[in-house]
Amino acid sequence: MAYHHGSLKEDLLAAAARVVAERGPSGLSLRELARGLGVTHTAPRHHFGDKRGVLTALAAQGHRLLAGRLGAAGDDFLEAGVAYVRFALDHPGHFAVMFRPDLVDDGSDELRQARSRTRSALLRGAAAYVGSAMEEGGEAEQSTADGAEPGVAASAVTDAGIAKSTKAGATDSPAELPPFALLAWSAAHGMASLALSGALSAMGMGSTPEELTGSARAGLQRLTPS
Amino acid sequence: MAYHHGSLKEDLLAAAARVVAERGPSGLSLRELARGLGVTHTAPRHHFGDKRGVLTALAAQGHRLLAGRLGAAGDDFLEAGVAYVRFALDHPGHFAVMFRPDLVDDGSDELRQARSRTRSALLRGAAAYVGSAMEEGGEAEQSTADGAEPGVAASAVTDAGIAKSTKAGATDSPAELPPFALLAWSAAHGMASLALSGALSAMGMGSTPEELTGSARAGLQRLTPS
DNA sequence: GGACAATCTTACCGGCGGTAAGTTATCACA
DNA sequence: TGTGATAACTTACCGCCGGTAAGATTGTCC
Repeated sequence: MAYHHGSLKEDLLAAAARVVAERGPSGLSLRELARGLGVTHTAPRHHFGDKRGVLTALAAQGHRLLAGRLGAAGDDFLEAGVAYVRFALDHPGHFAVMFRPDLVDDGSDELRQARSRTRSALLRGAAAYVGSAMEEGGEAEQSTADGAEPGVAASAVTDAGIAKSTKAGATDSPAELPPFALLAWSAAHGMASLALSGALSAMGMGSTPEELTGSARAGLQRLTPS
Repeated sequence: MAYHHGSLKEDLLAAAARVVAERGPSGLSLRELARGLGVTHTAPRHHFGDKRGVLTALAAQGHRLLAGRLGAAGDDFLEAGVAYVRFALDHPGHFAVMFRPDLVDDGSDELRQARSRTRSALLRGAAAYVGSAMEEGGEAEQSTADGAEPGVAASAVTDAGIAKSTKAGATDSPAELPPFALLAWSAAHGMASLALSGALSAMGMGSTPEELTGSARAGLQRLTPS
């Protein structure tokens, strides 16, 4: 048993993902995590600072993974939605923190960059669907490895060049999803959330991956022009 | 300062709703709650058992409120969706626990009954939208007061009589929302969740009540047959 | 006025997140 | 080769939390 663990950071993150998937972000105990890896409870501090830091890293990792999947769906709006739901079911631990700014260090550069990728992928899908999407130039990206699952090209989406039409010349004019696209994102997000939280089961509705992706496909189809 | 507080249970619930709205379910401290009301930290135990009990009561109260609002929307599918989002924005503390079976005592009769009302309201909306919805007979209701906000008739929805078409004669055959209705529910739920968690702002998208209800209306419209 | 139940208190436990200060291994560089 | 800076981890401590056990106070009902 070496004094240096060797891959503590990665192991902590992986263990955290597992625990969060099972018991939620609030069920995560840094001490328990550390115990499980045979180190004392202050060891994680060196790598992540505090609990918030662990969740932040988890969220960032999740965004890189999700962006990769959405990118793989290309311009197929419907498949992107299905991929979103599938991702949530495949990586519930990551998903549980990715859209929870309250649990996370919003100032983290790593997170901001990773989140920007997801954002671009979402906007790209919407832009491909209709011709009328807007886009900003902000938040430069940086391909820092570790993202993208095997078999999924990172495909750093270059999201420049789409019409930008914000009134006042504010520095960070937020791009807007057209309402239907926001609804589609919401639908995928809500379906995944309801399923993962067990709410669907509690309401007496089926929530197997097959049923869900099926419903997502069938429902999103309705948002697609004939 | 009387030995008996008088309305400790109600006050605890109200305070809990406030705290959960601000800091989430995991940010709720029974001790802090008790301190705020001038009682010791074991006083809540008598009324709610434990923290889970408080959240359970909160969820049940929320379901009664939501069912009331959905009922007020009547058979208007679109307005029910908008009402769902509005409810979440109006009662973020309740909403945060209502669809989180992991945080709650699922065996609670009060919760089961209250949740059944929401479920009926959702199914009713879907059934009204198309003629092809299914319904079960389970979970009797009981109008135990405290629900329904001022100005909203409780309207204990009698949800019998719709076609029931489940194969095996299992005792509790779950009714299914048609896929598009599940998607619509998911959309309303997802939009509310994303907005409340701050994810929309974090993604650089607007999330004022007006923008949200507007997007919900515009998006749901697309799910409505011309 | 006396039994009884409801309500609230004091006292205690282990676990958690977090901080401060010290120890040990590794690595860059003379 | 060795030595000094630095990264990685430990020990010791703090206050807060949720939860339990046992006791005190109050209201109710006969």
